[in-house]
Amino acid sequence: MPSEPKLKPGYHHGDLRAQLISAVRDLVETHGPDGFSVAEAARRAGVSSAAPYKHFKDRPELLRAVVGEAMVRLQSDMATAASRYPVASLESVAAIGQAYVDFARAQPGIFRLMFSLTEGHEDAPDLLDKGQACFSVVIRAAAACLGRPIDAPEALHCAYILWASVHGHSFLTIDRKTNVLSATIDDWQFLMAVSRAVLARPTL
Amino acid sequence: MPSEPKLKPGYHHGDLRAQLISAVRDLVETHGPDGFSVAEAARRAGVSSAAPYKHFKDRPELLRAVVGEAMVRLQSDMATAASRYPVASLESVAAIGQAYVDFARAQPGIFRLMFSLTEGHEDAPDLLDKGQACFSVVIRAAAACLGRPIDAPEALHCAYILWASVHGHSFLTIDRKTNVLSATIDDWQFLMAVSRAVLARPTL
DNA sequence: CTTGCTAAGTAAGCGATACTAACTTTGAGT
DNA sequence: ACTCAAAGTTAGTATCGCTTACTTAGCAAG
Repeated sequence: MPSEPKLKPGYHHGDLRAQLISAVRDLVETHGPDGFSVAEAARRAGVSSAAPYKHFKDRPELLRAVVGEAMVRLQSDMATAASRYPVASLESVAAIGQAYVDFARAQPGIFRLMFSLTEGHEDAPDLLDKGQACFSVVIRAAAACLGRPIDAPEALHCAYILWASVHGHSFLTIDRKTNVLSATIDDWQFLMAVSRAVLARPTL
Repeated sequence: MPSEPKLKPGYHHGDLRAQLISAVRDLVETHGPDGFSVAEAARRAGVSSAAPYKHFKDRPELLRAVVGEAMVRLQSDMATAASRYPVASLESVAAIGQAYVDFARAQPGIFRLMFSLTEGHEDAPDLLDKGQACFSVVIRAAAACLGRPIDAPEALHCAYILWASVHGHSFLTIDRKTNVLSATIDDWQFLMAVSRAVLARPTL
């Protein structure tokens, strides 16, 4: 356990908000996206079941905080993955996709949460921003590959197709739908195939 | 309301199981995938809150029944969509995808449920079968396009890429992630592009 | 140092939920 | 006509989300 602050074990331990988020993260991963409760998170943080409501208006707001934090991590993962390959290379695009799939596989609970939140919490503006930030990583890489400016509609369109494909693959993977197939799907092969199909000039 | 049986309004109305499933379907669509309760479903069916447990072991089992029924509908939708185009045509493949997207858009709640059930209810064998049945519609169409037998690994692989792309697009659509993009994505254009990329022999 | 204010905790309680247990009604088969 | 099981019922438990009212702790001003 890397540096759990836990400064003050007294009445105010000053760290509750962060500890709640971390507790929820654990619970979501171990008991599924709906397998957590505010009460259980509070229990794990060692506080009463009413304490969380001093930091979060309600259950959804706590969830949103967890998701927001996860989106930042995802964006960071994707960006660093891309940076390991030359700009404008198909590999850099595939690497972004690989980071996406890896994230989903490593943290399927939170990954699911990120995309089941949309209904109800219609537009939490900070979440929209963080989502945009993630997508813009893809747009940048795609535009570079195409040799177009990042605001070219063509780049946007290609980036969307890439995103949809990788997103679908990620979900099917964590849903174990790939087990249905006798043949396993190799991530990198899939990602390079899609990147090529979408971004490469026709064979040449 | 098309032919609600409601044969017997007495103690045993003999239709409860079906009515519960239908009630849950409504609730899931109107209040989101988690916005339903066994109690509310029972209330809508006009029975006590304990009655459902005579037909379903627990909440998850009720959910599984709803999802199973939905999967049958989805498979049927896809098959009839494909049948409207010549066998081995790209259009028939795109039409299957269109049916998939339409289903997701028309019933996003149940669509989400279908793919959030996997964790916990690990392997409900009938659900696996129904899922397989859906996927085999895609495999058949893809194999026909490729001119290969339906058990060719190549057909399976192509079908998977198609599925992943369409699945991803469907989810991003109902998540309103497409609103983030200024440019709207046209389903059919997307579907034909993907089908061509995956199935068409290089250019000609 | 004391005084007070506020952020952050507690305990207690409400209404709703998932589910169980024990009882009752109904209808179908012999 | 009798039996018995299927399919309802009521009543009850434990948990959860959330609110209310109270308490504690730390900080800032006089």
